[in-house]
Amino acid sequence: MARREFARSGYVGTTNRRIAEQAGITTGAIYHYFTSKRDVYLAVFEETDRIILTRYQEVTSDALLSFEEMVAQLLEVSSQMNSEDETLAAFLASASVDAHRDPELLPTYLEHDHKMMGFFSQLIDAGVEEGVIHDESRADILDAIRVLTLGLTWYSVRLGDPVAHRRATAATIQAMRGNLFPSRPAGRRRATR
Amino acid sequence: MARREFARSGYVGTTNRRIAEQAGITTGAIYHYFTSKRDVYLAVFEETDRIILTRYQEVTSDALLSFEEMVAQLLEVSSQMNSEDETLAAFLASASVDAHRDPELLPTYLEHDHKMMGFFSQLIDAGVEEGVIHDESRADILDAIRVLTLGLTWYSVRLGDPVAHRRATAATIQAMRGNLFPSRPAGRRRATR
Amino acid sequence: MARREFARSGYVGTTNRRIAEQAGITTGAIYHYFTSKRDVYLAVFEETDRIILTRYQEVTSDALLSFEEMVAQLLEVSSQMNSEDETLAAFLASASVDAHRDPELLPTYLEHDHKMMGFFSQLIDAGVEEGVIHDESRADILDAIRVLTLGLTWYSVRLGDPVAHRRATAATIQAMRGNLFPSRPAGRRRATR
Amino acid sequence: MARREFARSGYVGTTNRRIAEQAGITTGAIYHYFTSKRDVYLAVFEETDRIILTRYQEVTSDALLSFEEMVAQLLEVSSQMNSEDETLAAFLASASVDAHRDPELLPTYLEHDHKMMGFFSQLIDAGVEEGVIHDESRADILDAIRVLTLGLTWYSVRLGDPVAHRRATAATIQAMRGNLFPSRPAGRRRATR
DNA sequence: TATGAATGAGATTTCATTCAT
DNA sequence: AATGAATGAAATCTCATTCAT
Repeated sequence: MARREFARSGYVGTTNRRIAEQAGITTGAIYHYFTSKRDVYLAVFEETDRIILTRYQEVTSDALLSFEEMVAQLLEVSSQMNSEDETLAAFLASASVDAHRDPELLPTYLEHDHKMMGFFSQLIDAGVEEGVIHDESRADILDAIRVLTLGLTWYSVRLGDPVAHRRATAATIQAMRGNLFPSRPAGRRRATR
Repeated sequence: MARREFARSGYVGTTNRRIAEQAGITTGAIYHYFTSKRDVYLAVFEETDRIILTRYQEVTSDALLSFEEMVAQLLEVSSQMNSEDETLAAFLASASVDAHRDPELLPTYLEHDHKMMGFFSQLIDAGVEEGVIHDESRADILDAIRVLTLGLTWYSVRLGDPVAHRRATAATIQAMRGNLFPSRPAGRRRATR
Repeated sequence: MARREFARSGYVGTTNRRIAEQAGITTGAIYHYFTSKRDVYLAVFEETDRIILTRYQEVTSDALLSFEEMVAQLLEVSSQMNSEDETLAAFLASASVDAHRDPELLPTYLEHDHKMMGFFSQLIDAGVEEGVIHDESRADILDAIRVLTLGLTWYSVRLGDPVAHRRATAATIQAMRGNLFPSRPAGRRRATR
Repeated sequence: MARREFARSGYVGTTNRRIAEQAGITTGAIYHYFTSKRDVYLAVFEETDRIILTRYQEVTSDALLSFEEMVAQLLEVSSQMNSEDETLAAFLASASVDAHRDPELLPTYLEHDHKMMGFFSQLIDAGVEEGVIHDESRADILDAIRVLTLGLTWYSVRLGDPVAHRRATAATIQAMRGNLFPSRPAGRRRATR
């Protein structure tokens, strides 16, 4: 599949020849289905985006889940998808770089990015409503979530090993819960455990 | 400087012509100083590596710093470098992708990666010695640190704004200290709904 | 119709896809009716040739017309055809170029050219018989007619406007009659300043 | 020279390979001097335009010439250039078609066309001032001149023979003077010869 | 008859690299 | 040391043509 090639070699580094070989056709035949290499790339992107967002939507659209459960479910789903098809996360990470190197790829990427932010916002909304998140720390939390998800994505791509990824995810959750690093009381914080 | 070009356009996307233009010479002259474009890239990489690691070393080699102070200092130094020269982090992030796309670039990148791990290990050693970190959670902490630093790097590169980066860094530290997300002893969850 | 496409974009520049689209079929279907794109082109050419020559024949085969009337009729018929279907002249002009660029198109074009010369010869014959044309100026007249018809064709194609074409035709007739440019016996020029 | 190739095979039909072969270099080297094939074409066009217009300017800028002499000189110069370098007229005729087939070539062609019109206008001005041309027939004369020059150009290109071209030019001049075709008095015209 | 997927040859273009000067 | 003209390999893309269905 073209996704694997794009993830491995990037947009510029993936040649039509490779794409065609993977598909068992000639380079000319590509243009029967797509108008350009860019078109192939964007089609792959949109398919990837769709696959991932569908799974995420199943989590966030479940009104019965608490904040805690939602976070757990999203991370769980991420890990699952990673195990099922390693190219999904690899491609998206790769694409986040390629999109910023080619102006014509950027809009599609930003659209995807925007949708992802939507999930995080819904997540935070749930937390605020539930009372476990202070309203004034929304922006900070959004920042932190972005940092954590970016970090997890890149780390897992580098590791290339679902088991290690799962372990790292667990460790990160522990860190987020203040169970890993020493924590000083930052004002009105009650001691947890 | 070539670093800016490589950071912006990647290894494949940066042409010798651009490198030469930025340096105020001709493409032919490049080959008086380097044996190939790859050689230029690796030279840029090694210089970047040296600049960053020198600054980090100044922090970790100060035996008087506590774990807490060391973490703070490292993050502070990262932010400072980011403000002084935005191309450093941008190039390294870019390089982490390009290195994995071209086998001949990988060894140099892995070497750099290894050195970075050394700093984190030293950091953890200090924490264990100080008693603020449990010895058995070393691996988890190393994972978490990698996730957090990767996340911060990519987030800052995307933001492209030192002020926003600093804010995100602060938010991440808060998260790490357990001050942001709700933390509950694992297992003893109240029933939701 | 394919004629419009060939006239507009030329032989090389017109793709089978466009031909098929214009005809409301697929590219593959073209090969049920023609053996090649060249075959399509030549069929268009021959149809165009037939349409035009039929109209011309109606003029020159009318034995009752005087030289003057024949010239007027031919020009009139040219203008009429131009108004009825602008693609006829446009295609022939276009073809006169394309035929000379592709050796396999040339014979068909030359054949058409030869037929056109036949009409001009008949015209001159009528003029000589009528006594309004000197027998020894036959060659010169043939040259002049060719120049004038070529000029009118190309000018009208460029103008793309039947009304302007008609005006230019009238002006050219005036010029041919010596009513436009100053004419003086050759040799006996007055000294100019 | 590239002009010969473009004249013979047209803009689309002339390949970089042919251009390079003619120049004794490889296709890649073309791009050391030009940014695209189109750029090569336009450079050829502009050079051709310059050569021809320089020669024409020498005629029309000579204030001592009468209308009659100017016309004779322009035709003479045209014939001379045609003998010296047959590719000049051949290319311009070819270009008049190619320019209308490719929107990006058109502006340069129209600019050239506009300059040529300038010469004709100057010519007519001289005739009006001299009293040999009626002021109210300016438009008709411009039309007729355009038709005649277009016709001569295309006829000479088809003939491909400077001697025949010269003969055709002479015949056309005779026709213009009313010496060839039978002319009926069109109103106030005095009998000439 | 007709479709449309597919081919394969060839076109334009890019670019790291070389080398005479 | 440095230039910049030139190469040659490879990439993207086009298109007339074929052929299984």
